[in-house]
Amino acid sequence: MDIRKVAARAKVSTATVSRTINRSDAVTPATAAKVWSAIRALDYHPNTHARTLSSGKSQILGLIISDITNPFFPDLVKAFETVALERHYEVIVTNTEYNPERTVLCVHRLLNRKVDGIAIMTSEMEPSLIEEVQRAGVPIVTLDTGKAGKKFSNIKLDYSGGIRQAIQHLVGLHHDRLAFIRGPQRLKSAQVRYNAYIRVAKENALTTSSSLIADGEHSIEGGFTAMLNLLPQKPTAVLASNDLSAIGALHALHNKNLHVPGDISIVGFDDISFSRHTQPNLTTVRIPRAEVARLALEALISTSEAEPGKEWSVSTELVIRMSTGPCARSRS
Amino acid sequence: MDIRKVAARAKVSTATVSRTINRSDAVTPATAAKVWSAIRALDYHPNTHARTLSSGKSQILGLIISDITNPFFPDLVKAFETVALERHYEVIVTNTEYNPERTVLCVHRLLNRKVDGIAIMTSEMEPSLIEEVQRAGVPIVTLDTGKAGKKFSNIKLDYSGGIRQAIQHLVGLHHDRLAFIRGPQRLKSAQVRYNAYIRVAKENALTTSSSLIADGEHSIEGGFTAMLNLLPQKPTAVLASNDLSAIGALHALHNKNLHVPGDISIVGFDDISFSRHTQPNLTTVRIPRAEVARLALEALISTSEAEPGKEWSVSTELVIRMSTGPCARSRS
DNA sequence: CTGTTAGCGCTTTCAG
DNA sequence: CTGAAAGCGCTAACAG
Repeated sequence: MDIRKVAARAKVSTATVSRTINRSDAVTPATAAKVWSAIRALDYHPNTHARTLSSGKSQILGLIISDITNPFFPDLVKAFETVALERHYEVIVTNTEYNPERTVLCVHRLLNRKVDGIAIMTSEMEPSLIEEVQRAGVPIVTLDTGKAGKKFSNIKLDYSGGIRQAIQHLVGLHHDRLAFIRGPQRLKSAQVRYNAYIRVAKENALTTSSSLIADGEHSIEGGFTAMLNLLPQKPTAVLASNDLSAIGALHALHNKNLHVPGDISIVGFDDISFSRHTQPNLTTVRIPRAEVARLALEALISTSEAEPGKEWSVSTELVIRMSTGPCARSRS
Repeated sequence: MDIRKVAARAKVSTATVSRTINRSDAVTPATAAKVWSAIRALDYHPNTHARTLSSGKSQILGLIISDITNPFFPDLVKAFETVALERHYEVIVTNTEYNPERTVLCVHRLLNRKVDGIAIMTSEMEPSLIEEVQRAGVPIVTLDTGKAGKKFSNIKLDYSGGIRQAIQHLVGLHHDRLAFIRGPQRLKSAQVRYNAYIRVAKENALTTSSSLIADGEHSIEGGFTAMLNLLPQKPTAVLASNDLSAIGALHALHNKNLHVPGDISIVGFDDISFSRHTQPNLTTVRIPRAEVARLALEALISTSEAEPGKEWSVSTELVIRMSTGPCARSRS
């Protein structure tokens, strides 16, 4: 079942069938109709590989993430796929597992597959890799990495803004001893958040003493331990670098019979779907992942030879739920 | 940069290059060495589409799941991809969103891409679709759907066994009023669990009065409401059709100031990663998703023209954590 | 063991 | 507006 059979049945050339399928306007409605009915009669489906081989475009997009089991990613992936599907693109998702070597491998595999674009949604990414993709002439979009350039778009997340929203919320509730649970500093996404915390805390004349900073490894267990370590410092509120560590902190406080937000307030970061189901529900800074996905896809398929990549900016949103309240100390 | 350039540089024919790449043993180590060095010198990467076109095999596997944002799936997907990567396969994941029409679309897209196999890890699946894939000659593996046949393997999950483990655990703790939170009965996976509960409860001479059965929609919110509805019936323990609804039940009890497992025991199903982090940690029936993924992949790539698909069986494992304890009533 | 050659199924000039 | 024909890059007989 190939294009020739269709051509034969419709009594036209294969070229005409091809044009019809690709909706070229250089085909008379009448002939197009003949072709379509032949296509339907034979239940013909074009061979995508032959198509790719001869046209050079695969209609496949690559999506590189760190780890699908990290609750940050499923929403992103789902949104990306949904939009891609609408645009008739297939998606190949690959996990780097935060491993640079594996990242290189992922990119090469995608390049071999002649993908029409690569979205790199992990910040652990060597600049040299980006260059390689650019050399291959494949559009690329990244999250917080480098400056947009030829066929290279970048989506900037406003972490500082998010941290600022969180801190101002807390300051508004009269908190004055604010602790921070960091993520792994080998990860850029964690560094950026930490730096933002330092900067904004200082802006607000809050102490950023190192005793108020603990490492939470961006995990529930890590957040749990970090909170325990922070407790002797008597913070009135804790800001966590991501929701998982905030959830760990919540557990630690629960175990110590401390009440949230009565005794201490907690703010997370990311707004993973679970954060609306913690006890109490977590106040957190939302990263609009569906929007990021949509922008990434848009950036990829709108990148043409002519215009260079763009720099997009996405802002966060503070979601106030039940884990924050007035400062206990100031009330007393 | 194509195979011809490599052939030219290595002073051999393109056929030899092809053979070398495909590790045919019909190539002298000496010539192979020449070829490899040419390949390296030119940084040559074979065009996968040309390869697919001429060989008929794409080295791509399709993985169909219901919804990547359902915490059941990420582990499964990750394991599948990891194993696929080892075997040099690419994976295209598609979400059906529990929608039969969309499922048909997913399958067609995969078929168009000439995938070398399709793993359908959602039970919402019309038998006619399976037949279609079989007609296309593409290996297929499903989860709890139909009987294995030509190029068609099936992985059976022992839900009854899992439910039995849970119920016997509870009976061993002297529970005698066991409630069940069902999943949406339009989903086969939920029906199967419900039926197993009915059967095994009867085996154990437990009442299965409809007042002890509530609908939890397989979600946290649903589990919450279901638990509230169940409360007047004074169950001593509750078995939920999945972990999400068990977590909802946990929240409801917390809200009502009831202690788990002091006042009531809760058992979930699936063992999603979050269930080890609830308060208290959830006792649940684990579905070994990584093993399922591994088997699925194995089934797909071992399916040859010669031997028919196989029927695999995977058993569950009861993970006893902190949400179950001796029956309060029998203690008093 | 290696080379020649005919496709795989489609797109895309180039003519007409 | 439509057709003929030349590839796209690789694999797999078939010879030798």
